[in-house]
Amino acid sequence: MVKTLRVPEATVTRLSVYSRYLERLDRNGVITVSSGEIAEGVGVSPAQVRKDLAYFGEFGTRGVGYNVKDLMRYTLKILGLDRHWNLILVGAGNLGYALCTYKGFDDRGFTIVGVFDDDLTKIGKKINELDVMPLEEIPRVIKENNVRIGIIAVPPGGAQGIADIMVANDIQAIMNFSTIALNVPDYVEVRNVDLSVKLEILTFNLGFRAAQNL
Amino acid sequence: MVKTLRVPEATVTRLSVYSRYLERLDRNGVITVSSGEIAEGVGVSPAQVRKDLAYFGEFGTRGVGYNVKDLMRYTLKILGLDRHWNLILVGAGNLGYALCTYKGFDDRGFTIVGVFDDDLTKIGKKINELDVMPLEEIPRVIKENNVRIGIIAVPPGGAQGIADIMVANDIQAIMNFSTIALNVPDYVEVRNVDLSVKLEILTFNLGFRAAQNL
DNA sequence: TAGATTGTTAATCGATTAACAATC
DNA sequence: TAGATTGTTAATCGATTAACAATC
Repeated sequence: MVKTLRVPEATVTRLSVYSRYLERLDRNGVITVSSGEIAEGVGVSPAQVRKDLAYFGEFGTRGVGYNVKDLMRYTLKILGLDRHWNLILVGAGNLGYALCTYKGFDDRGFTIVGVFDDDLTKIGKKINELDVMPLEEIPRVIKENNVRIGIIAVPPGGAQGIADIMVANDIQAIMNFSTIALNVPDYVEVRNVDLSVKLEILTFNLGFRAAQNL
Repeated sequence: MVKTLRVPEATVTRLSVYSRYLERLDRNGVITVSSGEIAEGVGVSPAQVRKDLAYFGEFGTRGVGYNVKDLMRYTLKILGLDRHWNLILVGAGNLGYALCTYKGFDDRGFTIVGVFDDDLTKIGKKINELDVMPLEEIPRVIKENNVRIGIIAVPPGGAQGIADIMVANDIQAIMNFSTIALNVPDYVEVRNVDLSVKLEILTFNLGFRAAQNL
């Protein structure tokens, strides 16, 4: 029986950050790194780093630290980034365009293989080497490219309908940039990226600080 | 003495989501809503909704629920959204362009009043009605528009330098789209928006599920 | 060996959930 | 009044931090 340890989502998030930091160290030719140095570099505590890694195994050497290249590979593997992922994107507005051309996705092995929109004025336009396609093409593109992850970057009103299409075509994970909560079956993973929310945490904090200065 | 209750960041995040849901209810003419209905609408538990609101006061009526318009206004006020916020944005790439034209900011009272880039080929270009300006203009624009929040949407290499300029010009909060950890004084609030991280939570989960199906 | 740093356990801290008295 | 729903307390759950034995 596999020991079924639940990994906190915060740990996964930090793992992603660690892995990117390790890539940077590796590019700079660094061979060995300690939990303290990683912690310093990404802004968490050393104990946190060790605890996070401990969910997945023992990757370091006591008294020495971690081999940068090895730990980089391990963390990438844990995140599922030892392979390529094809994505589809629905919504060819400015945000969709930015996502299509976002270098950060490429760097991590994500490739957007289809862009879709229901706006006739957008269909046929080119983004990178991709033609914006009508929604009817979604099933074909998903099948042909073995796509499991979809990105929704449409206005709130259209988001649920797009989610429904994705679910009907076996998409298993959705990154949702729209500001409404999607209704999908339990087996479909959804993560919302609400660009305003983070700004509003900032304004909340600025307001609270102002209140304290009264 | 003010009771100094620490509000969890998760609560602030949900408050932002509640407020947007309440705006939607209000637009639809809904007068009263219960914690259970809000919970249903945004995907949390009713107790969570009540607990979150309890940090800030008593907004409901027992046996009845909450007045939609009132609660909407309260939540917006708590978030600091009962006023207008001017922002500057550094980085006029595709992501910067998308952020400049992002309707979601506008809807919540955020206005980008200056866009900056150090790339000479971008300076002078127009985004909406804004000219992309050189970095030297940052101090002037911040002062003239009473800007307290900056957005960084530049490649990793340039991000720290931009943060330094922002800090030197009294920016108090930074929304960071670059993938490196910024070094800023404690009094400056930073929130990172890493677009890849959320995708990697998805691939992590897909991988784990696959492992369990073995 | 002495010094350094991991991996892990126990203690602490904080957030969520459940339950229910208050009250409309 | 009876039914509904809040506000709040207590119980639970989970994540972070501290400490240290193991060990290179």
